[in-house]
Amino acid sequence: MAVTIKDVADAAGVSVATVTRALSQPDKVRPATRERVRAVASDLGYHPNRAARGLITGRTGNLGLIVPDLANPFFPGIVKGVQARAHEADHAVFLADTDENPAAEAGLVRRLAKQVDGVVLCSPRMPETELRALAAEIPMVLVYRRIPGAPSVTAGFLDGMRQAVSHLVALGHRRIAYVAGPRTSWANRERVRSLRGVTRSSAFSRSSASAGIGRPMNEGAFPGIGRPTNEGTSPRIGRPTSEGVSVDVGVSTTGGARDEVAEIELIEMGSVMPQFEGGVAAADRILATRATAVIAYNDLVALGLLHRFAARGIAVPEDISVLGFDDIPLGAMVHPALTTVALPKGPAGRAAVDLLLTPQMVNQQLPTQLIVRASTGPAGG
Amino acid sequence: MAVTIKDVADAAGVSVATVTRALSQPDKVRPATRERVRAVASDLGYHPNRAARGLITGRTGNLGLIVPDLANPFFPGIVKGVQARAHEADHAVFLADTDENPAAEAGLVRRLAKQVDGVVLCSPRMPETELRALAAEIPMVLVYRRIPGAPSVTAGFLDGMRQAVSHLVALGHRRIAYVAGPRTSWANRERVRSLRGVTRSSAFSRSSASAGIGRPMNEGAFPGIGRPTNEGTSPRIGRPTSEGVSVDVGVSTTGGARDEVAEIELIEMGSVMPQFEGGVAAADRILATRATAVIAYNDLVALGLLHRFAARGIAVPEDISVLGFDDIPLGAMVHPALTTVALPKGPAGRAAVDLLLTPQMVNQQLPTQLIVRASTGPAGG
DNA sequence: AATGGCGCTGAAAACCTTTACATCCATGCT
DNA sequence: AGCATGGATGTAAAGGTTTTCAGCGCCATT
Repeated sequence: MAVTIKDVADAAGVSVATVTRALSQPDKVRPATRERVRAVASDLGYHPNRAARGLITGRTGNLGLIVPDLANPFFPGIVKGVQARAHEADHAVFLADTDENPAAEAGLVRRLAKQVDGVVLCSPRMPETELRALAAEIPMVLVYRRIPGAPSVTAGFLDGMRQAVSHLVALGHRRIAYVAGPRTSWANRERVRSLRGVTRSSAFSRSSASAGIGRPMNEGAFPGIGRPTNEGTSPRIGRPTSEGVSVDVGVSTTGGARDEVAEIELIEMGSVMPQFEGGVAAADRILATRATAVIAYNDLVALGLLHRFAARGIAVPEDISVLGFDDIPLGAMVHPALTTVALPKGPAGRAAVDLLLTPQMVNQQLPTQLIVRASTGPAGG
Repeated sequence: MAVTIKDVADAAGVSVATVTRALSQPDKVRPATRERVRAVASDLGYHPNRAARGLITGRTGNLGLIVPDLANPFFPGIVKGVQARAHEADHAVFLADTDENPAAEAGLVRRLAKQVDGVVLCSPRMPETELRALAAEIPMVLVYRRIPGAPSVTAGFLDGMRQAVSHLVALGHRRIAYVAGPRTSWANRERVRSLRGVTRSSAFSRSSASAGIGRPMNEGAFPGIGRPTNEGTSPRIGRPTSEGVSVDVGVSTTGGARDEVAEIELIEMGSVMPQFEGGVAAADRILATRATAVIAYNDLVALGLLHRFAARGIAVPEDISVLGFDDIPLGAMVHPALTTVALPKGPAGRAAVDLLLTPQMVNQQLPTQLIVRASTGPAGG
């Protein structure tokens, strides 16, 4: 059937041990013999049987990759990165899709675990405790999620958010809404945190040449909601506790303004599904807040906003500016093209594989980049 | 380390042979023993080592899946279908992406071949001779490509095209352009063939309540090109032979019209890359043909057309109707939402796996479905 | 000249499972 | 009662590789 190591050994007139050494530990065999063996091997088209090798070495040369939803255009980029790097390292990759079902994740990982040397887990939705247990069981690296006890690769959300807000502020926007993603999403929590950080940080104040600190939101628009409590590091006043229903809530971020040239009013919308439909559903509520700019949890949601705005005859960016996150290919295809904070995808995948191949308990943070296209423009344009 | 079959055997007080039989050939062992063994096995959390099993049985329980470009939103749907069915059958799937490089396909297949029981090859771009050789080497099923000698699953392009043209004709369109995909694409060839078939078939004539046969195209628009040769079954007059440069060419399909109520003038555009950019690039040329409707090779190209039309202030569908192929999710997100011929994706993937698991040399043809959305409207609207 | 050491190679064990074959026992038949 | 039959279980080989250990020849050292 297939050519085995014995065939090569016989043809080369050596033992199987010499063949395996000639191929995998070149320095342990005399150059003349080595070359002869190698010539014969490639001549016969010999490739080691990976199952047999795995049996003895305990390693498979395979990687597992788990994503929440391949249909979400954010993930294919990561998958391609993982694949490219894995192939370079002569590893094949198993792909599994959890269909956005957090309960399926752990099972899938454990199932794959026996056939791979490690798995990269993309944006896992499962609770942290469970995740940590899993990380202790088998080698794995997280992408776009960070927990203690597992290596991970993420991106500079804070910096990305800073670029985004800077951009909007520079265009004159002072009333900015944020459409939140799922509560269970680590990325969403990070974005919210970044957003709050940015609107308080002095770095931002400098970069935008203006202080970015709020005041109680427009009382007329939301009477009775959004009472400011000017204390604590995390001014999460009036944040809706029930999820899904998502009452619109105005949140004023307070802090020591360096100067009062500009004030940003931050409006957090309740969470939506991180998909197109979520954006469509949120669009009208956004309009009701009279925000002049909106930052969406991700591009898909932003696209939903764009769609609904177009349907209602709201001009983007003249009437309202829209900014997304991720930089999925579609963003450049729609009209107007979407301004977005680009998150590394291919590089993230590659980095994850590197971390798997040469294990080290680190969090690798990749850069983000604001991409200005047509969906953002001057306030009150 | 991991629990082996021997551990189970010892714990259950039987031999390893009995354990393996109890688990995989239940009827070959006494019920009492069988249950005892099974209890112990699940107690210890025993799972057979797949490498060892593969070594002896020659089968791996794995499938390979190769797609041209995961970033093309058409493919994730297929991938998900393959995965779902494979998991049901307790198979894991290796995914590989060729990055639209036809030369990489064969190598990838051969590489995967040794680790899988079979591979499903999605829209392969490689030449048929090479493909046939490959099919002889290892079990594989083709998706969206059909050759003699390999099982495949495709879709009813002819029927889909008939629905599409019927729809446009019913809306009053008589001058329809087709933007072709890559010459190497089987799907493109099929679509062209279907298009020609439809505009000639009496079935279509009936379904559209009008005959659909052309005449030489407008001389003014394309002086000197498109000379009609009214012979042969395949009237491919003036088809550009150089690929890529793609001179616009008018092709008139001739044939015996049943009645002269309606005539369709078919305009074939040179091939473009099957991506967004291809559509953008083709848009202006389409306009120059003064076609009232355009059928794009696929949705991505259609989206490119839409994009460029929007930029030029051409209203869709008022000024021109646009119809795509595939039904990718984005199609529903853009404005106006894209009318398209939906091709089965998940079902195609599932069918492919079935064909791999229970080999049979057939071509399975899945149904297509026209999805009318907002990008098509009455001619001369 | 003998010994130690070193570089190179070969023999064989080990990895874990499946399966062909052997063994054993009980049952039923003659 | 003895033997054939057949069902249940055990034994051992096989599958292809890596790795440990031993062996062999040769050079350098004493």
